[in-house]
Parts: sequence; structure tokens; C-alpha cells
Amino acid sequence: MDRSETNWLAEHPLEEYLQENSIDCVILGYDAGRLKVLLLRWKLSEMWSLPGGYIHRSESFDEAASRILKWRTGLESIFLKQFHTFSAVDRNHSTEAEIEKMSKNMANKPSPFGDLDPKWFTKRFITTGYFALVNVKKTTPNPDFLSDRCEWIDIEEVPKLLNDHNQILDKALEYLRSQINYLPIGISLLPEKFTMKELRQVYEAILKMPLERSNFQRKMLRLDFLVRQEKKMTGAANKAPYLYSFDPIKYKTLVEKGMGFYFLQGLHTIS
Amino acid sequence: MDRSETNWLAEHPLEEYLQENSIDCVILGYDAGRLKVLLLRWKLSEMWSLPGGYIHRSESFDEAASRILKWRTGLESIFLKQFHTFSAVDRNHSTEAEIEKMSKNMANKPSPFGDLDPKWFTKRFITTGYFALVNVKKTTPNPDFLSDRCEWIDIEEVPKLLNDHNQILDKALEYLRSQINYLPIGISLLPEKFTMKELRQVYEAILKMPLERSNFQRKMLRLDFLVRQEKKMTGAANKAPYLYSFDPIKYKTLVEKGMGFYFLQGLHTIS
DNA sequence: GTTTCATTGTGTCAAGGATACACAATTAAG
DNA sequence: CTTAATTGTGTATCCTTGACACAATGAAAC
Repeated sequence: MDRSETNWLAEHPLEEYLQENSIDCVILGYDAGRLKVLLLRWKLSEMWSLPGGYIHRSESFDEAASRILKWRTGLESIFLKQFHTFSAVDRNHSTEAEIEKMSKNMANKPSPFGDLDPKWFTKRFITTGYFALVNVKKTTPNPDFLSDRCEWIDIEEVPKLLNDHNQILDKALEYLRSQINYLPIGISLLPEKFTMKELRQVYEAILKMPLERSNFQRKMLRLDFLVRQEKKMTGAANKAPYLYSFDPIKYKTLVEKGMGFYFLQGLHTIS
Repeated sequence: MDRSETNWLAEHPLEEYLQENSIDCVILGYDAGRLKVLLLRWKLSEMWSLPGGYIHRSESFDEAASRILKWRTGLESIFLKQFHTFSAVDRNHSTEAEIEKMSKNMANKPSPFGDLDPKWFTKRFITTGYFALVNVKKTTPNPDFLSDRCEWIDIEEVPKLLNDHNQILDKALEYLRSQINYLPIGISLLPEKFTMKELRQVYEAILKMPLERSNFQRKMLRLDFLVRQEKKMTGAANKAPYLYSFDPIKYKTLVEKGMGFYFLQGLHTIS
């Protein structure tokens, strides 16, 4: 199905959606040593935003979040987790100028917008944030009919986003850090085989702090959920690192137990 | 103001509230060695429920939660924290029999209900959970016009509640445990002066696990936010314990830092 | 081929925390 | 005065943390 042409929003009359609630997704990935977030660029407002959408009257938020993510980005079967509900009165308030711009953009490209009222997008919505960790390499993001771009953006280079989406992103990152001992960080973000350095860099990128290399290595190995694979010949002028993979059963068990409450300790450098 | 007579819901027409969202509060207290939760008993459905309410179009959820809590329980200036949004499609579905019962109860006591439609209470609402920790002794819970009782109920003796409120309560407790290192547990739940045993019992009640007495004592003292006061002569035939109070500044600093990530360690007995 | 260089994997040590248990001090009852 | 219960503190053992050392290794430079 060509998402860039299909007006999924108009498949049902707007009355069949909840009128006051929306969902926004913070999809985080990891690529080339950097944390990325999946963003869409709206045709109407010409602004970047988190992928989001509206909730059918017949579905829960969890169901809606999965459906929205699939429609807007093509991603499926992703572990999505609700993290906060945003309710500031003016959180998606737009100026008259912005609404006019949206109307003009709509008028210029009447298909596939049909008779959507731009005011639908600018009245007060309560939005619930969901976030997910995915392997960037396994995704092929595609924009939908409302957006002309859908891309992985470096977390350090995120522009001013639509409405309060920058705040939503910040809150998601804060949540991620607070839950780092309880989330399947590595197994979600990395390819099947990876080096210890890559695993460490994932944690360093999330925590924004350097972790002591040798102690990180020892601690990870002692947690006993990594399986050592063959060496990776990088071509660089130095010793080749081993590749590792997760033992899914042991990893799941450990994540559920919270990694003994002190996964983080023994890793960072005080000085 | 006599909350039991004032129809706060009818102060504004129902149209001035968000039509699809509500707020429910999990207010936890501690008394006589037991964790308690503040519950209301609805006049209409004759069921116990969490104190909750609806949101004005002109206020954020945080503001609404404070207002609702004050109106329904008399509690003011409480640290309220959002923890989850509940959206199951049938979460507040009622049977025809239940709606009929509510209608009858309304008809029997027309004042102060006015012309409220019982269906208002039974259509689909998305509800956002807030929770708070308070000192039971400092509260004088009073029911409001919708409820005939408002009481502290032992957390282990909570009855079947309205709608999905039991699940909301469980989720709040789960959240509390996960955030135990970052929440002002003792200072919120205990009176100004308390014994080390009382402080330990608060943690034991929340975590549902025994903590080693002597190590708990040493650890708390070493964290350096307790001020030793006079002894408390209990009248029991044993050594009298000291009373302690919090040094608010040091305690706040420590809570914000997360108590060094391992507040929990060194306290529990493995065997 | 040998040297050089960067990086990896492992060794180890000092400081301090975690856990368990011992024991003296203290309060009031009998 | 003796007894019983509880509190506050001592301390021994084991383990973790955090820091740093160093040999092993793969490829480039010479």
C-alpha cells in the first residue's frame, strides 16, 4: 500500500475518532555511534514533528499507537511503551498565520486532503507519548499522505518541532534514562552481532556520560547474557574485537529482574 | 465550604469540561504501621472508588488534579505526580442494570444532582492517574456531594472498586516501588518526629519485603539527612528509641540526586 | 621483515559497601 | 533484682567499585 497517497485519516469520518486525544511516538534508533529519532515533515505546516495520530473510538491507546506507527512509518511489531500524557492548554495552539498557511497549502494540493478542516489539527488535543527502541538498519521509513519526508534525525541535531514535540522528546529521553536498568536497550538498538565498544557507545549516548571501558566489558560479561562469537576484522591497525550476541532468554530474565538494581554502577568514571 | 452539599460539577455546564478525559488520584498515606489509600464511596453506584473528576477546558491536567483533590477530599498543596493514562475501551463501561441503579438513586435524591445525566458517568473516558504521598494525621477527609463516605482504607483490604480503579491502584503502587529512590517517601508520609522503626516500616510496607534492622539504621544515619531528637518513652519494657526528624534541605538535595542509585542496597536480608 | 601504533581483553589493587551477626545499653514489668 | 524486649553500635567477611597496568593483536609504516 502506498502510504504517501492514501488518506488514512479520511478512511473514517473524523467523528469516529476521539475528539480530544492524540498519540505521539518517540521512535529511537542507533546508527554509526549516534542516537537517532524518527521524524516526519508535515506538508501542511512545513514543520518537523513526531509521528502521531488519532485514536478510534473502538481501540485502546496501545492499539492506536501501533496502528499509527505502522501507517505513518511502515514500522511494525515494535515494542511501544507509554511514558507521559501532555495536557498544557496551549500545547498545540497555532497562530492565525500558521492556520492560514496550512489552509493555503491544503488549497494548493486539494488531493488527498479532501475536505479536512485545518482547524481539526489546531484545536486542543491531549496527547499521550509512546516511545520505542528499534534497529535503524531494519527499518525503511516512508512518509504518509500528510508528510513529505520521514527520516532518522540525529538526536543532537533535532530542529524546532511542531507544537510541544521538543518537550515530548526530552521527556522520552528522561524516561529512557530513568528506566535504563529495566529496558532492553542493547537488544533493541543493535544488530544481532556487535562489538563491546558498540554496546558501550549505546549506553554512553543515552546516558550522555563516558563509561570506563575495561570495567564495562567485565561487568557485561559477568552479567552472563552475552555469547561470544567470532572476531571482527575491522581492517584497522589494532587488535580485532570479538563480536557478541545476546542470549535472548538470559537477557529477558535479567531485564525483568532489573539487572540487580546496580547495572549502572562500576561503569562510570568519577573524575 | 461544605463540600457534601455543593455540586461542584454543576458549577460549570458539562460542556465546559473535556468530554473524553478524566483524572483519578491515588492518595497514599501511612498510619499505625500500615499503608492506606484514600477512597470515596459513590452515592449513585454505591461502590468505592478513587477520588477523581473532570478537566476544565481552560486548565492543564496538573491543575485539574490539584483542584479535584481539594474539592473531593479537602487536601491542598500536595505533591501530585502523573503516573499513567488508562485507555481500555471498556474501562468504565457499566451494565444496563448498573445504569438503572444509578438513575434510581438519582431520582430518590434529586438534590443536589439536578439534571445530571447518569450516562455522563458511564460513557468512555480516558483517565489519567495521579498519585500523592501524604501524612494521614494532617488530613481530615470529607466526602463531597457525589459521595457519602471518604476514608483511609488499608492497602491490603481494598474492596472491588469502581471500573478499573483496582488496576489503577496497582499501577500506582508499582510506580511508587520503581521510583522509591527518587521520591520523598519518609518526609511525606511520616509525622515531623518519628522513630527509626517507623521509617523502616514505611519502606517495608511499600516494598513488601523485610529490611535488616541494624543496617537500615546505619545507612539512614550515614545518608546524613536525619536529625536526632529526644528519646521517645513508649512505656514498653525495653530501651527507648530516639526520635528523628528530617533536615529538609539535605533531604531534598539527596532525593534530587537519587540517593546515589543504591539506596535500596544494604537493607534487605537475602536468606 | 621489523617496528610502530592503536585498541582489546584481562589482571590486580585499594577503598569502601553489603550482609550477617554479636553484644552492650536501656526501659519497664514482675 | 531479675527478666524480657528492643535499640544502638561494633565488626568480620565477602564483594563491588573505580582506577590503572599490561600483554596480546591486527595492520600500517618503514
